[in-house]
Amino acid sequence: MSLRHAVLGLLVVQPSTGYELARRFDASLANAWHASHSQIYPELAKLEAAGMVEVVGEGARRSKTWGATDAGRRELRRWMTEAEPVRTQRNETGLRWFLVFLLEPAERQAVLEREWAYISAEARERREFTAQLDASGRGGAFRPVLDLAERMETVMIDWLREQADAAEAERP
Amino acid sequence: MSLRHAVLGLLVVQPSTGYELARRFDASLANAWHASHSQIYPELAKLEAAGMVEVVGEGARRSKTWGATDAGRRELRRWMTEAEPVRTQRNETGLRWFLVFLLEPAERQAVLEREWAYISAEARERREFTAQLDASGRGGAFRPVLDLAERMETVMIDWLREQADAAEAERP
DNA sequence: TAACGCATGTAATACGTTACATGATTCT
DNA sequence: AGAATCATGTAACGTATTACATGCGTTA
Repeated sequence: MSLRHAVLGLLVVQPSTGYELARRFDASLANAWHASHSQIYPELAKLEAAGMVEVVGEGARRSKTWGATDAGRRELRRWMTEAEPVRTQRNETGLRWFLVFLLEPAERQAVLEREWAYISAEARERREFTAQLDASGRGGAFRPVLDLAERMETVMIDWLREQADAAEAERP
Repeated sequence: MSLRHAVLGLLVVQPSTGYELARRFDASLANAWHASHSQIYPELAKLEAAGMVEVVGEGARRSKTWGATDAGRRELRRWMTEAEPVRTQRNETGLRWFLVFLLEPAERQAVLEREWAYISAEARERREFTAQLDASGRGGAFRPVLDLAERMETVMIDWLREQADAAEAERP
């Protein structure tokens, strides 16, 4: 049940409305977790009932800003330090990359080029995001995670380029 | 609906029983997709009804070996070349690594050391698997994917080591 | 004033996990 | 003979997606 801990974690980093959480899932947490608003609002209600989040402000359009309570922080800490990590993943991109070697060279090349373009664009966005964060002085704690993302992207981009070139060379 | 394509893909690589598929999901596909037998058997039944897989052999303990039909291969190819990739991921490990920077240095170090040990062990197993495959001459098409896994593991292991050391240095 | 983006919620359906259930074959 | 592993299936429950529904505030 990681949705709970993802929400709790995002709220510890920064109090947000449910709507903002939905966007933050796709921004900072895009390659770790995803949740849409129809899942977030009920989860916030459950977390409130469990005393782990609370409304810390109300704004325009009857919006509520949520923050984590001490109980919520304790639960998040317990989960990170004591709970057995669940290692099962679901990553359609990884599945495609595994299976792309079943395709003929021409089609394989096309798919690999598309993936290369996608990851390159993602890396570009991430670099902009990092630059913004650094400029605003709020880089802080999450700088290491962005650095990891950069290194992984570099590996993926290089690999996709190599495999696309190899597929091209194989074409009859 | 990627379970369908994961099953189809595994069966194109190698015809298998439902039981074998469950193990192959956790072996070759562990960091891309997971499915347990209670999901696999019904999916095989649906794929058979759709004419995409067929029984290609029966063995001991009333086991059935399934293989992909031409229609199944076509559907897999269509999915890879034409279907819009779904990029949403769910990766609890990634979520933990993102949130670990909320912890105090001592606890953070402990979590990072545990993760380092886990990924190192995973890398060791993958290397053994690769060596076996190479020795049996069946390395072939999937060698590139194993190479990508190796590079990613290297990046993760180095990063975890650096962050664990940094956390240790921060301890009061 | 119309369109767009912010903001919150629920309902129906699909997907995934855990638990239950059974039986065959191999190994000790 | 008993335990372990192979092998297949279903049922109940929990999680996630898609579709439906509504209203506020800003901007063109």
